[in-house]
Amino acid sequence: MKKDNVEKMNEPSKNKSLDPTPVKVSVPPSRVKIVQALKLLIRDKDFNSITTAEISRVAGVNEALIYRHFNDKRGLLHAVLSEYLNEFVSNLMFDLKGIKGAINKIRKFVWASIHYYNDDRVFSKIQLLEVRNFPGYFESETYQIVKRYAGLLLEIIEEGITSGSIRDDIAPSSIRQFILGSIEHYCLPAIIFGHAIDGDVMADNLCEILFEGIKKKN
Amino acid sequence: MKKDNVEKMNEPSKNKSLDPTPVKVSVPPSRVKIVQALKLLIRDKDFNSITTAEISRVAGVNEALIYRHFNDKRGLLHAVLSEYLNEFVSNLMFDLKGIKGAINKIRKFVWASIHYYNDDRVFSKIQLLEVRNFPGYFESETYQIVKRYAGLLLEIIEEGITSGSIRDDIAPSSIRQFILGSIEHYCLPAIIFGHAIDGDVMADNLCEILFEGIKKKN
DNA sequence: CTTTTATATAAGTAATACATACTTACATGA
DNA sequence: TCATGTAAGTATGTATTACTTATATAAAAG
Repeated sequence: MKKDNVEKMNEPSKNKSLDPTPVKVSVPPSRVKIVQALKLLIRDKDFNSITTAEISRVAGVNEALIYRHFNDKRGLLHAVLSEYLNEFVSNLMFDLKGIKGAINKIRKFVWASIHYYNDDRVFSKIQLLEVRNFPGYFESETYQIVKRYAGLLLEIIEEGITSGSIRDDIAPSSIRQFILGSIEHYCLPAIIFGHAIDGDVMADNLCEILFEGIKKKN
Repeated sequence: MKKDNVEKMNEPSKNKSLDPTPVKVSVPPSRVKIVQALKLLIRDKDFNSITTAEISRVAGVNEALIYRHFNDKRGLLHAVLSEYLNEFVSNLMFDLKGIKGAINKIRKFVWASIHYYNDDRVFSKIQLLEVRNFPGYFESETYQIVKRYAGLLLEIIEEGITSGSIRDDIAPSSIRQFILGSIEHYCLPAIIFGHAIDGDVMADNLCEILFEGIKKKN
């Protein structure tokens, strides 16, 4: 009954005055341990092959806590993805602020997306390989963040059409799907086979094709 | 012990003389029943939520036969996908035969791919959503067929670069990823949300962007 | 007629995701 | 100082899962 009170003191109540948010909800240590355990495990295994017993063992917490904090195994996956997505989309929105012109904005959008996929393979694995097969995902909170991301691109395309820099004979949503698809497929082999890639070159290539097409110019 | 001998007679050994292939390996009726059961179930559920008990129940065969014929549950999925892929790639290779010029071939390639994804949603669901998350897939026989499909496109692109109809300042493999990605992402929303789409329009749009880019021409 | 081989089945098993009942820690307010 | 409410954590249990094994049958082969 007294051997475990050492571990409980490693997270003192220091989040009072220095926090940017005034009322910080204290996140339980077990919760962050579980999240980190999944992030670690998903590096080399697919989500389905990872067991809840394994997650709790690596996290060093009781298995039932997964269900306390995340309701079910899939909820944990979605929570992890949400974290990534929120950071990514927030940064992207900020990065786009100073840029003028739809074409330039799209270039930035492509560049940032490729780099984010490339820099964090755990994020890309979850986003591109592990959530879409589960129908419930598209009713989840997490998917709403993806819609914000896709909506961002759609607005830029519409702006470009209005200002005359983007062709108006193809539906904006089609152009968007086109761009999102090529971004993802550009990164996919590297993610699946664990290659290192040069995000700058990839973004340049992709934008070249996107803005000029693949036909040889005369 | 005698109530089930009725079902056993519904597949007589008629595949002897009329077959195009001289030596046709007789496929056991239970095998095709299992395949059909999975095809039926995967229409509304993700592969993971489908149980082997469910498959065998719908197929009307014993559960152990899944393992006799396909080794494991994933093997069944791969076998089903292989069937589709073989048919698709064979047809595609045939369809490309009469066409001259890399650009025209790519147009056909895009058109055929979109239509195949669109016409059989079971195939597209498996191919785009259910196999890639499993690492073992990329060592499977099934994936080799996909490589033939992707190799086909790569050859066309290289032919186009050699003949001067496709730009030579971007790696062929990059162009290929670009095209494959846009094809898939074009179809993805329809597959996920069950929309009906117009494959002709989609192929036209995609080729337009592909060959001319999204910038407005002056 | 016997042996072999492929097809089928019933009855398991270990492991899985998840549930339940319970305890401990801690904050708040009288 | 005590009572109360709430969140964090745990031990143990359970139905279901993918997969296995031993055995039966029926047709083909010898």
